[in-house]
Amino acid sequence: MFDNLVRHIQKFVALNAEEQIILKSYVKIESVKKKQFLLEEGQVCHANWFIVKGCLRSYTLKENGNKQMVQFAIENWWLTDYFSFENKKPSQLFIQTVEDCELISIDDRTAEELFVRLPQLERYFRLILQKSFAASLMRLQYMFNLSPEERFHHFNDNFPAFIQRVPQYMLASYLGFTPEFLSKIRAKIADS
Amino acid sequence: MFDNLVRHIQKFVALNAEEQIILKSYVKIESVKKKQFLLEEGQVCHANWFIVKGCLRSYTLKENGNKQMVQFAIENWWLTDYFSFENKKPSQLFIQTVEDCELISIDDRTAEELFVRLPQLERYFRLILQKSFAASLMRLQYMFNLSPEERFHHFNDNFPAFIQRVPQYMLASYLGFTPEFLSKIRAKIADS
DNA sequence: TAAAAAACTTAATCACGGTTAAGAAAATCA
DNA sequence: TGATTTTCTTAACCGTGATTAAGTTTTTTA
Repeated sequence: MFDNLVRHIQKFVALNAEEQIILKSYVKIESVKKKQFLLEEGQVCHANWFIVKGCLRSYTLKENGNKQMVQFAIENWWLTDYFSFENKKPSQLFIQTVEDCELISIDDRTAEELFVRLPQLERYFRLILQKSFAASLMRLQYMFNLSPEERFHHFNDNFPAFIQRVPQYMLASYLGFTPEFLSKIRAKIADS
Repeated sequence: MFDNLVRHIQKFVALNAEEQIILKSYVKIESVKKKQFLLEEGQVCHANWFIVKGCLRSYTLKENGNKQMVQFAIENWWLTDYFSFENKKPSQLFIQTVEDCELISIDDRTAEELFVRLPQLERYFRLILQKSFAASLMRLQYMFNLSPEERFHHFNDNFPAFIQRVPQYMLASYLGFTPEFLSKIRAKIADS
């Protein structure tokens, strides 16, 4: 399990056997059942989770009580609330397992020490964050430049694996429209 | 000029006199007049720009020929196309000065060497990117959870400095609606 | 300082996608 | 396997904000 994380890190920076042992002493490995909460609104987020197996989502509660999907994360992705994590402020987010998960997490209260001991992790997370930021801006572009229907088709074409794994209503929210509208799109596809 | 960058970096990591000299040998300092392009669609983005003075914007061209604002950047912000930067792929973006600018840039073809010589910059950019990513997700939340009118008021309340500096039509695009609709909002405010 | 370009405003029309509500299908649990 | 919850579908109605087009104001340039 831990090896998955090591392999992922090694795609970006070197990490020898000794360093792997150091890393291991700083992380927490856990199995979490489907629909469990890792973080709830109002709590300060102290962890950054790496997904070895499974699927996480983060969402906010809107004024009308609906859930607005913020992010999905699957194998080999990190998920946290960086805003809460960084400022030690209560989070606006819920982070929840969508499937049974195998997770590895780093606690921000020991992360600094870990970064001092394994400075190459600064680089690793810099590169991870660079990708995350680019992806987030790309998603904003889709929001701006594509219609809801086009966004669905785009997502469908580019991330078919997701379509199988997450309920349609979560996907609709993630793409910025209602489940009812998604049904409309799907009915249109079935017609043709 | 260069000192502004040093001061900004020192908010996050240490940088002694000797290291400052190393850094200086890797950056390019330039003055750029208003409305000049730093990057145009189709070019590979090789620089990351730090704004000492002035304002930059990045935008994409939509199918209908309209410009979709992606980001604004003012003093002490970095701007680049990380996607193009990282993958050495042609950019979808235009990056343009909105005002006369004083800029400092790092070229990605020498950046690796710089990071080796000043590893604390890995940390600096990690922290910058963490903030950028958090801000980008926050902006997505505003897109999802607020109406166009609410987005305008929110922006108005939280970033009044921007309102003075950028043309309304750029702001409208940044917030995801038309200049015509922004006029409608402003007329409504004037009424009350 | 006049001419041209850029930026902003107004108003009529209209389409996309939200809301509401009820029901059907699928998955989960006892 | 039946009961319950979760997820998805259908359809009628409606409102927000886009589109279009013309005109006005402000800024820039020669």
